[in-house]
Amino acid sequence: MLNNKQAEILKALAHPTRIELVKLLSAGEKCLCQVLPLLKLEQPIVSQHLAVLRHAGVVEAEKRGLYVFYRLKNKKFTKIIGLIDEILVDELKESQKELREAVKAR
Amino acid sequence: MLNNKQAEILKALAHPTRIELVKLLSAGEKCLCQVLPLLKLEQPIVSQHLAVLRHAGVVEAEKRGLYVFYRLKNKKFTKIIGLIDEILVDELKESQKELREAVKAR
DNA sequence: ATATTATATAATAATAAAACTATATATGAG
DNA sequence: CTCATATATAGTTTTATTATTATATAATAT
Repeated sequence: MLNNKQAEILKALAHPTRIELVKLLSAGEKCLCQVLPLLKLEQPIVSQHLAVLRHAGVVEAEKRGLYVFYRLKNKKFTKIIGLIDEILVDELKESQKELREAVKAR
Repeated sequence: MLNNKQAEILKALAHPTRIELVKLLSAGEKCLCQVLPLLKLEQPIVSQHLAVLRHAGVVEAEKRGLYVFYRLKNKKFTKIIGLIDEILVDELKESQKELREAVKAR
């Protein structure tokens, strides 16, 4: 069907923990052991979420010694998450504007 | 939790039909009756998908006479879908490059 | 070889999303 | 008022995600 691959990518991004992982990896590659203490979640859960991102082609993994380092495969993923954040800011501004106008109209 | 609202938006976008709806509405508002023949899906299914987009704040609806017109609430949704398409193009280019290099190395 | 640490995977149970079908509502026409 | 048309919603079944727990693998150190 149309847009199937697009939906796969968006589905991979569409989870609070995985969004946080993309944000963390936007600053550069990190191993699981580095993101683990930041997320305060169980190790298997974070491994699973990284696996979802890996299967969707959002991140790639490289094993170096005991550690597995993850990095974003495309900077555009950072852009997408940034746009989502911006949209929420826009919504906030919009609802503030409406509030102000409601007060003025009183 | 962190990134919950971001995930809600991405989840709303993460479906082939809803991606198509965003693409169609990127050209300007349309009523359900206009997108219906383009999608070749049952009316209740398209109504449901539009409801998902509406609840997530991706689109807004306006009833005019018998018709309900839908429009994107933010142009950034168009940008996001555009970036996803670009990422798929990037992936294609990358795999073509790898193929060429594999042939050359033979 | 054994133990330790980092990470991945498998199995299960709980929860959420999807499609499908039937039905409801609302507007305008006759 | 009754009918036709556009759209929305409810109920149900199917399917997909998620968290949880337990276990496996792989690299290094002793």
